[in-house]
Parts: sequence; C-alpha cells; structure tokens
Amino acid sequence: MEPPSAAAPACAAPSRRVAHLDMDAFYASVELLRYPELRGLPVVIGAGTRYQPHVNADGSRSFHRLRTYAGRGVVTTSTYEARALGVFSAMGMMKAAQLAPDAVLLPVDFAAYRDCSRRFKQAVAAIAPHIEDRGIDEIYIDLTALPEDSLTLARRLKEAVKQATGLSCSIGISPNKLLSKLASELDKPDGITIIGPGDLQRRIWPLDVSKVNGIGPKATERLRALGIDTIARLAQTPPALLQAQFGLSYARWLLDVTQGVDDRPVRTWSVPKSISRETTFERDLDVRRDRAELSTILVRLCTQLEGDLERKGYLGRTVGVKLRFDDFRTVTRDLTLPDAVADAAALLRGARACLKRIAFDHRLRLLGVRISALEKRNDSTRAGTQLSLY
DNA sequence: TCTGGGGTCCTAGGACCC
DNA sequence: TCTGGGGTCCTAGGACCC
Repeated sequence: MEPPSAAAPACAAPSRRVAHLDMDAFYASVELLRYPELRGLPVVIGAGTRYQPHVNADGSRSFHRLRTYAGRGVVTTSTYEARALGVFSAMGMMKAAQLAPDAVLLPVDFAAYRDCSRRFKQAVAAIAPHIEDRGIDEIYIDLTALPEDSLTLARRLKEAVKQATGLSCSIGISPNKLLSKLASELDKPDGITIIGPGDLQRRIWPLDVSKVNGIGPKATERLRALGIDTIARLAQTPPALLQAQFGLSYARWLLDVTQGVDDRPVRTWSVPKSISRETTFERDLDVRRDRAELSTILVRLCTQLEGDLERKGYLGRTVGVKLRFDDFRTVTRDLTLPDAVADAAALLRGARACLKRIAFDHRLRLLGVRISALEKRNDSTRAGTQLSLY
C-alpha cells in the first residue's frame, strides 16, 4: 500500500463559494428574547419543565438557580456569561451546578427553538435557496450562483436573520464546507469571516485540530499523543506516520484537511436512515426487580416510535434496541424482519426478541428502540415528509 | 451524585450465493 | 475434493455531530 501523498492541487475543480451560518448560543438567545431581564447573567439551559420560571403576583418572574437541580441531565446550552464560569454544552448538570451554583436554570423548550429555526432558515432561503440543513441552529449555503460579493451577501443574510428572529448569527464563507465551518467560529458571536485562497496558513493552520468537524475527542487525543496539536503541525507530519496510525482513508482525509481540500457538495435534501427513541432512567433499574417498570418504558418507547413513523410516513424492516448499563457500557441488538412494519405491537415484538439476546449482568440506566431500513409509506393519504426546513 | 437524545457514517466479520 | 474470488445482506460497535 502506498502512503498517501500530500493533496494534489485540485484538478480544475470548478470554484465554489460556500457559507456556513451558525446561530449564536441559539437556545440561550431564544430564551433571552423571552426573558430580557436575564441579559448579562449566567444562564444554563437543560432541565425538564418542572424548572419553569414562576410568575409572581406583580408580573415579575422568579427563576430557578442551578444549585437546586437534581437529576442526570446535561447542559444543552449556556450563555456566554455561564461559559466564562466553565459551564459548556454536554457537561453534566450536577457538575455545572458546582461550578456555577447561582446561574439561572431554564428548562429546554424545543418547540420554541424549532419555530425560531424555521424562521431563520426561511429568511435565508429567500436570499440564497441552496441550503443544507445541519440541525436546528446551523446551515450550509451554496452561494456560487449568486452575483453579489461575499461580504455583501453575508451582511444581507445576517440582517435577514436578525429581522426574522431578533437573533444574531456568525457566518463563514470559503470555497468549501470544511473551511467555512472553521471560519464561522473565528469571529463569534455576530461575526463574518471570509477565507480566500491565501488565508489557509494564516487563519486555519494555527487552529487546534479539535476544531475540525470530524476530529472528535478520540482522534484529538491520539493526535496529541503524537505531538500534533494544531493543523500546522498536522501539515508537517509525514504522511506515512499518519497512515500507520490512522489507516489510509483517514490519513488521506487528514491531509486534505491541512490543505483546505473538501469536495463535499451542499446537499439540499436527504432521506432519513433511522428513527429512534431512547430514555435515561432517573435511577438505574434492575432487570428482574424492576421488570414491570422496564416493560412500561419499553411499551412507551414503541408507542412513541409508532407515532414518529406515522407522522413522518415511514415503515421500517429492521428493529433494534439499545441499552446502557450502570457502568456506561452500551449494547445494541438488531433484528431484520421479512416485511416492513410501523405499528407499536410489531415494534414491541421485535424489541423483545432483541432483548432476549442480551446478558443482563448489570443494572440499566438507558433503554432505546430504533427502526431502520426505512421505506416510504405508499399510502397516499399520508402527507409526505418534507425537508425539516419548512 | 459525572456523562441526554436524536441522528449519520464507517469498519469488520460472518452467512450466503454465484 | 479442494480452492478461489466477488458481491450483498445482516449484525455489532464505535466515533462523531448538533
């Protein structure tokens, strides 16, 4: 096997212009629109509805403090003031409560965020319709076909988003998704960063490898162990070493990253591959002692999944379960059926058959049910699933 | 008191068929 | 009887992302 060679100069690939638009501290910003009195305070979002603010007799509001939280949740978002105290997304709420006990605690309100998400995407689509949805708070936009220069477009897009939602966003523009995603982070919040052909070494190479979309905690740790911390260091690493450590295809991709090469198109549509429901219990459950409770939970998950399939207009042939033991070990089992199903009873039968193949040697903290190998329902009375954009 | 929920993609091995 | 490839499907786990 040949070691990968440093990325060859693009062979006359047509030049593109791609934007990455990222809403600033999205959930937190939506909440601050609702509760302007919280502006400037550390606010943490990520609890259940029982932490709803209380409206006093005089119309003022009382908020829960992070120190009063009890449970197994994680931080969904925090304001920049809370981040300054060390509280970031995905941190356990109990740990966050130790770092910032006086921070304001708010429950997650996905309906509100989805509504705001729809509005900002619509506003962008009115200017630049070639959009790839990357979740509730970010999108890629292919600007190649538009006549205006990048800075003008970025300003128009930010203004449109502001008009539609009252919120700010950050935009990165470059020839591809890889660089634009990195660029949108460079001047956050409320920034515009345009990366041109000469900017790679100056703007991108100094960044930590962990900033790259696709280099997660594991790869970052392995790179760091090799003394590779920045993208510049990665660029200086012999390709043969990367291949020996990470395999040919990942090594090739890492080299492309260092050269700012990324040919992935901006995809305006996608078909779902799987739909799932899972839940982490408030306390760890024992398969024998808590059998009734586990059964109730399994039935509920299957019923929810049936509803999801119904709403989205799909059936699926492969039913799977996922569970997590108290030591955080995760196990999955799959079962492919002869025919696609969508009803809770069939999901439940499949899930139970999967569960029979698992050795339960620990208590459980999570149970999930998943359906994949999806097929569109052909019954035409169902509204088809549209892009989540609209 | 560590560590949510909903996804995608990749790898790798075994079964099975030609 | 032994020895092959190639291709597809299924399953399990893991990394990663928002």
